[in-house]
Parts: sequence; structure tokens; C-alpha cells
Amino acid sequence: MSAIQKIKGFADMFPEDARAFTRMEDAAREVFTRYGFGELRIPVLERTELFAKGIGEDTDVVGKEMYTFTDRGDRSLTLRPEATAGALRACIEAGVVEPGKPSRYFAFGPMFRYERPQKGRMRQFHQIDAELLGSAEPQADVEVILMLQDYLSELGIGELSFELNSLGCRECRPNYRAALTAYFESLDASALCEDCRRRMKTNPLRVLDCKVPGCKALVADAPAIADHLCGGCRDHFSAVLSLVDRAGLKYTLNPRLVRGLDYYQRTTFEVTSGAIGAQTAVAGGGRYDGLVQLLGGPDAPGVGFACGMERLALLMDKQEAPRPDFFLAVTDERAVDAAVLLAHKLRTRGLAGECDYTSGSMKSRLRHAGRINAKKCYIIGPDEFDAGKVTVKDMEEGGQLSLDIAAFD
RNA sequence: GUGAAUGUAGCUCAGUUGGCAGAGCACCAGGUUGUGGCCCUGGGGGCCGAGGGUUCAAGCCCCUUCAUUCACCCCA
Repeated sequence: MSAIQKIKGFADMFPEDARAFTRMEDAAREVFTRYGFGELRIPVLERTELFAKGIGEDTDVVGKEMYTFTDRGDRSLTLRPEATAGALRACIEAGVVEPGKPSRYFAFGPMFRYERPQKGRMRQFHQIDAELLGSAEPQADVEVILMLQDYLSELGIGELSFELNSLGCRECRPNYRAALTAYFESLDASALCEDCRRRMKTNPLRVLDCKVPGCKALVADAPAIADHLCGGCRDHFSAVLSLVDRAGLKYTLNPRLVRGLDYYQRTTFEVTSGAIGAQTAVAGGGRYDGLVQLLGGPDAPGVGFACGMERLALLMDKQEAPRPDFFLAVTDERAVDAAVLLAHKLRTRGLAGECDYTSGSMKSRLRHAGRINAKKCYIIGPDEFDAGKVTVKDMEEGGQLSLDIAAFD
């Protein structure tokens, strides 16, 4: 046991699993391109302050989950725990954000959070991320939501539910927060669970999300955010809902849907599944007006989502390995070089397959060809080598024929 | 950070009150003198996660440690 092992919460992916990720990426490129989104590739490392500012100092992500270190130049750097902050930083830096002129980007890649791993949660995990910048219109929220839905159905994932909520804006959320705090403080100090008493101080909205039965009962009578939205937020949300309705998307309103990152405003949404362990969120997103400006850009609004690839993978069917066109078997030592050259010619013609580097028994080679599910087995043994021929056996029909190796030149 | 479960062959896992380390799959060879899948026979493979303790004797009991998994917390 002296071999070095991978570090906790990081995963190696072999082709069997990697194929699912390739499929997710291909489908994302296809679907998102239809919506006018272009691919963005940005670094995984950023200055720590970007996340501290963008995500919020009081969030769990920033408070205790970031991989932060000091580099050799004494700068504090952080492995990105989510995608939005970095994407906005890049767009601001490149000057592509302009209020009123929508720009659309998507990206995939690894994110890093220092948490205890469990089903559907890794320290290095992957997200597909989409950001629509520059539009404050409810139609933009709806297009982003519909794009996400299209994407998930393109992958053939069913049994998902969409949940929507509005968190209000900087004008009305403080009022709601105050009303909520007042409500909980009017109760017995022992009425809420221990965790919620802590949440009261850090983020009272989180109490809404508590699963403890006692808290749930109290939350049922708590003031609802819908009753505290300002006129602008109310109009925006009802426009979103009505358009989403007309597009035929089935969703549930979840007034307790509270997201973990401070930057969300107005529309928030989450796609959940009951089939991925204790975690339920497959994708989540919302509107983040004000974030671009907070990060030093123009006063431009934005909406986006992030989709967890490991969690999607749990919901996807296994991706079959591609079937090789050939296996090139060698049963005579002298034929190894000829075999490699022939295999090369076959590949030049667009065929896929592997080739022996050593000779072996006919039986073992054919068994291997069958096992990797090759369509044909090309065989060069002593007889073929002496005659300059290759035997081609059809692995399904069982028939075979003899061809001149020179014919492949 | 907290709690629980699990570490035995390449993989999935048995292993009784402590008494010679096993099965299935995979791999290799043979049954078939150049022909896969099905079947039969044989074979290679193990620091029983690591370290310490109890015992005539430990995979099994005790302590420590590491790793993995699931859950809490939180989130994708």
C-alpha cells in the first residue's frame, strides 16, 4: 500500500465514465448554440477577493469551503468554487458587457469546494454553466430556464422537477428579512431547532429551507416572500411565470427556495431529482442584477444557471463503448511489423481498431476480438505472412476471406 | 467540522464459538495440430488497509491509525 492514492473527494474518470461527460458537453454545445450562447473558457484559479466579493463573505462557500492558498508572489488565490464570478470577471475585463445589449456565454469545467464527500458531492466536481448578461427583461429569465429544460430533455433525463421563486431585490428583500426575523423572534426560543437558531443570525432565509418537522410547521405560518415583493419584483416575477406557463413548462412555486449564494435577486430556480442520494439539486440558477457592478463592471443585469455534471451522470443511462471496426490479430512473430503497417492503413481509411504487438494463439486472439466486440478480425499468421495475405473474419457472420496485404496500399 | 458503516484475489463479495485464506466474474492454458461466443478441465494469482496488543494460535477479539462510503451541515 505504498502507491500514492488520489486525494479525498477527487475522482479519476476512465472511458466508461468519461463518455457520459463527453455526451453532456456535446449536447450542451448543440443546445446552447441554438440559443445564441458561445463557449467561454476561463481559468480555474482566480484572486480570492473575486469570490469573497462576488459570492458573499457570509456564505458557507466562502466561509469554509474554498481551496485558498498563497502563491509564490504572495497573492491569495482560490480554486473557483463556482463559475459565475469568474465568468463575469472575464466578461468585464474583455469589455463585452453592455447594459441593454445581451451577451450569452456557456462554459464547463471543474469547481472545487472543501466539503466532506458523499453521494453526488465531490471536492472537485464539474458544472455546465450559462450566463446571459445585459438584459433585465423577464424574457431573458425565461429563455435561460427554457434552454435548461431543452438541454435536460436532450439528454433524456426525466423525473425532474422545476421549482421557481423570487427572492426580491435590494429594495424589498431587507423588508422581508426583517419581517421574517420578527416572526421567528416572536416564538419561543426553543421552538426552532439548534441549527435554525444559528441560521437566524447568519441568514434567516435559510430557516425556510429547514427539514426538521418542528421548524417546517412554524415555517408554514411564516410571512411569505410573495407578500413582501416590491411592485417591480412582483411584476417581473408574474411576467416570468406567465411566459413560462405559455411555453408549456411544468413547474412548482417554491416560496422556500433559498439559494446559497448571496448574489441572487428576483427570479431563482432549481431543478431537482429524488434519485441522486441526499442531494436533490441537479441544476440551479437565477438572476443576479447588481453583481456585474459589484465586481467593477458597468451596471448591467444578468441571469444564469449552473448544472452539476456528476449529478446529471447519476441520472443518465450508461454510455456504451464505441464498437471497433477491426481487431488485427498476429499469430506469427514475423508478422508484427506488417500488422502495424496494415492497421495504420486501415485507420487512414477511417476504420477504428487495435493491433497486436506480439503473436499469440489463434484461440486467444479471436476470443479477444470477440470480447472487445470488433466487427471484423484481421488475421496474419504464418501462412498469410508467407503469402503476403491477410485473413478477414466477419465476427458476426463467421465467414472469412483472404486478401492481399498489398491491396491496401 | 460531526456521526455511522465498511476495508479479504484485478472486480463483486463469503469466511461459523479464534484452528491450514475461499467463491463467482475476469485473466492464462488445455479439451479442438490455425478459428471467438456456449460447455468441461486445469492454472496463475493474497503483507486479509497499516501499526501495536491479547493468545499455544488472530482475517476474526482489544487499542491506534489511514482510506473509502453514506448521512448531518451545505450545495451543483
